[in-house]
Amino acid sequence: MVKVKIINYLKEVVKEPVSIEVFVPDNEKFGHYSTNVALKLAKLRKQNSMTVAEEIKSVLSRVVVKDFFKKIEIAPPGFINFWLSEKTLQDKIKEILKKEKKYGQQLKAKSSKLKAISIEFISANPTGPLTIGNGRGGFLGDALANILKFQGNKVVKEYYINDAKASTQIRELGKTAVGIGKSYKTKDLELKIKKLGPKKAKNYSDAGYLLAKIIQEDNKKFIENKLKIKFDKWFSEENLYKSGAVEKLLGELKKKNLIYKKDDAIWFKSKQFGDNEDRVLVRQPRVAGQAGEPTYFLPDLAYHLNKFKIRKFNKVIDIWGADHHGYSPRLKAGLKAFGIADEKLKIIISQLVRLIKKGKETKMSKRKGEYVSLEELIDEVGLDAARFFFLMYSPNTHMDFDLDLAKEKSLENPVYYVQYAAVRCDSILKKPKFQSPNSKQIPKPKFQNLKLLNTKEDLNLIRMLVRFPEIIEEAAQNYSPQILVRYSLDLARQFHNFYEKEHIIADLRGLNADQYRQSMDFMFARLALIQATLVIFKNTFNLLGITLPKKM
RNA sequence: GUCCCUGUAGUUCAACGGAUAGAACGGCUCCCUUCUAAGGAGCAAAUGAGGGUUCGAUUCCUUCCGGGGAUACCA
Repeated sequence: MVKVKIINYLKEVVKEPVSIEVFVPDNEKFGHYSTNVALKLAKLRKQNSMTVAEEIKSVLSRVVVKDFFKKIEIAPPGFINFWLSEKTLQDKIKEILKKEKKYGQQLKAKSSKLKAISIEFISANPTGPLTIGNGRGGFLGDALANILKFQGNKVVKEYYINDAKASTQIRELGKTAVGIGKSYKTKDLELKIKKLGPKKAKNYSDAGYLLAKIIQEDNKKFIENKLKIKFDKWFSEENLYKSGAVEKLLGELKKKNLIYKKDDAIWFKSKQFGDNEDRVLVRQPRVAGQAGEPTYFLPDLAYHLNKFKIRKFNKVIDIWGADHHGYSPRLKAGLKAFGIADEKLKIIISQLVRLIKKGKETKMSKRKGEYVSLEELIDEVGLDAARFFFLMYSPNTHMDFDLDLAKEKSLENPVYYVQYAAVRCDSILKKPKFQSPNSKQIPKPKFQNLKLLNTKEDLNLIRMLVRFPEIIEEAAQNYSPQILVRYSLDLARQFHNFYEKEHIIADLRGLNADQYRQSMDFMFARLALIQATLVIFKNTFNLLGITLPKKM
């Protein structure tokens, strides 16, 4: 990685304990890469920052491999700016084409145990179809899992099915199933109830459980076939009861003296572990004399303990909708009671999506059945567009999804812009002219010609390609797939720009032998560049989970 | 009340504390004898308000004014 290389060079020069940051400046006149380390050092040493920068620069030139940089400049108030040499850039094409799918991948040392990460997302209630909010979290989780895997982590994607018979929502669903529920029934739900048939369930909870199973099966099919998201693990809440994990947890908490009884309910002393108040684990019995039912919290804590203690994940990521954020101190308190550090659980909150229809907000209401389901959305705008659109924005964004716009302007969607760039690469490479007479294959690039790639457009495009591994790392570290999406747009722009100005196919007619050879060499060099660009597009698309169309 | 997000061009969104705040859509000009114009070049257009920290603040702290969400023995 170019950036890492620069950082390492700086580390040889700067011995003080300052964090060395290298970044790509917005403006090209400040270099291909830049560092502010002199500014930080100046503060530490209480010296003039320009003097420090000057000093670092002069020592650096002794450390750096010859021809790695084209030039190094210092700029007020003390930035050090780097320009990569043409050779450094050209050589990268070779690396990209050699590594192909593996370019940008972090290969962890085999000996070191792989970091196992659990990432849980969607986990929609099995009481109805998936919402648009589920989609946002779903795409986010899926892309993030891909990125973390690419970074050399072992990743398990999982889905928690909230199907506990003991839960209120399942009992309510059961009431609906037998026709006494007061909740609104969509046509879809009516059909499912019919499918359930006249099977005599013992009670509402059982009826609800059976109906939830049917709904869940449909949701699963939808997720796998339409969202194209493959989970590694489907984890049932009800199983935590059946296996005795819930009961066992209650026993352990009792042993630790962390629960008490109040108002006939059982409470967890979560306040001891940083929560605002203590929380109920087992409700007051609905019928006097009977046992109370656990709240969602108890099995969920058992579930997370299962991830940490039984399956021994080093890191657990949960993706939740914003409406659940208040729940996190409670869960973290519960984990802390078992000695699990805060930073082991990363909760990503994705903000709610506002649906705009005809300029007005459409409230998503399950009860009234007024909401637009994720399925409808995908049917209207397509999977690639939907994925790209959701992934484009930071999870913190309270995004507005304009349905009319998404529908009408689907061709204006940025995903097409990016896909079009990749398709252009692909179609150039498939031009018959490039195929050697007796082969359908794209000719192997000739690396010795790469030095011919020296126009401004060539080099700008290569510079963008070279950033790919850096972008992946940044996206992984910040759990932010949107960084990769933004990059894909930048890359596409750079490519379209290149395409407009530079020709790849040479006109070979009427050339003498020398000219012919020159043109061919040049063409092969450009061909290699296009191949490398396509490699980066493909890698990006794979991580984001969008397709590369054959043609557009 | 308390807690979590959030306030940036007309609109939807970017910007590890960095240099001249970026895109896209919309608006206005140009560019198809050239590998797909689903493209390219250009113009106009923005940090809610006030303090503070810093060489440097959209970013951090603070007050105020907006918007969304949470404050359940729902999940």
